[in-house]
Amino acid sequence: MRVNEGLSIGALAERTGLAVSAIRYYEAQGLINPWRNAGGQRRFQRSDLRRLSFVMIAQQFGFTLPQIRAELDRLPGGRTPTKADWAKISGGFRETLDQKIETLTRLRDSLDGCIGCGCLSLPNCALYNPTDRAGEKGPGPRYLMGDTPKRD
Amino acid sequence: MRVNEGLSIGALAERTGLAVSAIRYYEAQGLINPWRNAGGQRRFQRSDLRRLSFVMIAQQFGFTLPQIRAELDRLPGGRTPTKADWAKISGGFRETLDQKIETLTRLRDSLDGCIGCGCLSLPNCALYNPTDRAGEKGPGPRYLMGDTPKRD
DNA sequence: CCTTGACCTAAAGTTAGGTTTAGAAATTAC
DNA sequence: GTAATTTCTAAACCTAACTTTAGGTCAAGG
Repeated sequence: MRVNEGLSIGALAERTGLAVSAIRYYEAQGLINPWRNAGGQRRFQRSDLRRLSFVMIAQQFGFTLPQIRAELDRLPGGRTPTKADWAKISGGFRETLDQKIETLTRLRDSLDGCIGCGCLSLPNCALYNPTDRAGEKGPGPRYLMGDTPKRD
Repeated sequence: MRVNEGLSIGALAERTGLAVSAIRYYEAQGLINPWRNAGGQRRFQRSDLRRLSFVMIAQQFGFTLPQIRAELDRLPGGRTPTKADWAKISGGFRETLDQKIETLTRLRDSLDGCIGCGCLSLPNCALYNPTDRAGEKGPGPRYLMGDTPKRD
């Protein structure tokens, strides 16, 4: 294989640890855009290794593929992304991660205060309406841990 | 509806905010065990409200239904669970949550140090092999962010 | 040249966690 | 007593993120 012919899908799979089928799936989802060689086989740039690695990391952070695609679409189109380009788009992760951590921490502390102590009494419990799930399904808040606000 | 006849599935749905179909699904998964009235309709204990609330909270923490079922199976069989019973099984959550928070925090800090600074150089990056995903898919570690440990 | 392995496409299958649908029976409301 | 709800079961459908399968093509080694 000569220089500048690009990487085959198998080489990319071996380097990233992804399955070949996963890489094809990511192409179908618009996460990578390989070109084709004379025989119709996919050929990838070396920077696609980094692109796929970014996908893998972002998935561990709980991002969906469309969300990841949106981030990747912010990379420059005409040239190979630089370190600064990557640093820029990973900055958006930082905020999302901070939020996830904060939410989990709040829930954990609520658990300590509410279930952990055995009080189990809503609505003055912090687990009441803990996330944005409330309102998703019809009117009215969703009461947790088995008590309604008005005594019955 | 007289006392001690139990709650209908609709009443349970209204109280918890869950869909009726979801409650039936949870029964199929063994998370709750209602009895049937003369006409074959499900009837629930009041403590099932708390049981379902526990399910909802646990899901927000990222537990799967089988995992939640395993926790619920630790509740006493013959009697209505007490506050102490709930406090006991929620204690298991505490550890898992602590771990999740720690993992996320570590990943966030790694992101700062590795991508955030633009170094992008593995294998001395903390995002290298960041979770237990490594080893899942065949031999060898999975290298992230596009570099292999040996220079090529 | 021939074989083997890598690659191709399209479509179907998989898992989790449910929802929707259809037709029938039970319950409640008036 | 009748109408309107609610509930019942079984089976099909849904999304996300892939994998598997089937049937064929391309590329590399001897």
